[in-house]
Amino acid sequence: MSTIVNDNITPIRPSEDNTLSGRTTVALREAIINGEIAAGEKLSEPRLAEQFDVSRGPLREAIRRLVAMRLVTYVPNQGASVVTLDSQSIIELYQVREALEGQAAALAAKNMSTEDIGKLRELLEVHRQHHESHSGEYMMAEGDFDFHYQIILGSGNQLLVNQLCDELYHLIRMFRYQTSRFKTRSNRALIEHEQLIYAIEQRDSTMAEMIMRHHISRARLSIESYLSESSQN
Amino acid sequence: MSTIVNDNITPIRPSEDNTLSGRTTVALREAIINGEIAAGEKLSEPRLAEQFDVSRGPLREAIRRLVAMRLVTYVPNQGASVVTLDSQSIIELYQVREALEGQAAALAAKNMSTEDIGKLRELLEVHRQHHESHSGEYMMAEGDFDFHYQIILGSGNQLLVNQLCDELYHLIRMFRYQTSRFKTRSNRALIEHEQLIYAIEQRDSTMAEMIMRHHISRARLSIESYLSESSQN
DNA sequence: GAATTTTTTATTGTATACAATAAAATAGAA
DNA sequence: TTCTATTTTATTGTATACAATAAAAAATTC
Repeated sequence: MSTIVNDNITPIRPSEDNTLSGRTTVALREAIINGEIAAGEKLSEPRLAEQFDVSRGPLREAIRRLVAMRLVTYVPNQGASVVTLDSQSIIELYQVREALEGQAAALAAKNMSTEDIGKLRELLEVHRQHHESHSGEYMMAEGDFDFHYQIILGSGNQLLVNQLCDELYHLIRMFRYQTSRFKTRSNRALIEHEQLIYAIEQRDSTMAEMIMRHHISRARLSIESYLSESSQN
Repeated sequence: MSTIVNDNITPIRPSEDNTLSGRTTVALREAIINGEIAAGEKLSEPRLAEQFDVSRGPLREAIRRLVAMRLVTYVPNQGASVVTLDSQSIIELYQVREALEGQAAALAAKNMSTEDIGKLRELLEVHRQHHESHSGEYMMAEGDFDFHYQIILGSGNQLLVNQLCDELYHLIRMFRYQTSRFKTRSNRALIEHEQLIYAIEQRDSTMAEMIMRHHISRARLSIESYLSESSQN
């Protein structure tokens, strides 16, 4: 009954199209994110076309879509390469996240249905229980992911959703994959998520934005200090 | 001498590549922005290919790039159409601008060289004089544009620059073109720009962000009220 | 006559072939 | 030997041709 009205909050994610080009995009994207194709590696069209068993047309299209997602850089007449996430670009990514997800949290506080806020709280409880029983850390990276994802969807701003969920989040996934050794300070993340839900429940958009920005800002700072310690890169 | 060091502030914008595909992208983009191809219109590949005197390959590629810029929507097996900027999507656009340009202003306060801040002030003076002598309004839209552009570049965050200058700003241009009748409340814009420069000169990133967000937020609100008055759309 | 099905047409998706550019390798000169 | 210049090779850019899907038109059924 009310599930129809609810559709604007958890919209059907535009399920990747079923064309060869679309499927190749997903395959190539995942290969890049999980490191099968290494950072910085050149994307040779003939080689990849054979590897994915498609002609160069769909493959080129896939590459161009990944360029739009910033997973791939491209120079005319020279071709495409997998991005190299140096410390500078990671910091930049988190600065943009802070701005966009802060805005998302503010809008979520205004626009999220009470029903969806309830679901968000359930999600948090699942994460909390998992943390207690499994002594933390493991699933938390993905858990953090889900949580942020739902809030972004809850903003009701489709442009924001596209920018974050369809584009930048793949970059974040790639970074996470490369640095899976990262401790996800899950205790504190849970507390901050709790605070965030409370602010949203109170419909306090200013507070929600502050908490979210603080949450992401702290993550950025911990990454910065980590990257400067292991002062490679 | 010091001009070389300065390059990170006003980076050479990635001059559009000189391939057929790149030139077609620019041509198609401008045709869409200035309304030669109307909002909502279907982009027929065979027709446009003939019109721009290229084969379908480069044209398809141009379309895909414009999809990434959000000037064009695309449904698999059905083709591409020019976006229709309804009031909802314009509001969403300004909400995203507020977040991103707010962050840009904060970063500019931290990172902009004193030299570039000086140039920014010169730019403001040109606008002010133009406003006084020509009794306002005319060049201000473009002036506002330049000003924001320089601040975004001054942030030193390349991701932010790409997102705003290479993508969203074309959407804004399109919207401006469609509603050129808009009064650009130039008096107040000048004052707010003045405040913004002052905050940046003081290296007060918090204040710079607040002013920028307020500046854009006001623009959004004035657009919202305008759009609800002429309650078409 | 309206609605549904079938057929036709056109458009998008994909593959192949050729042209233009850049990278690599070789040959030559200092 | 090292640097430069030339040739070769390979890759990217573009055009054309065919296949698959969707839209439009025509025919059939109720």
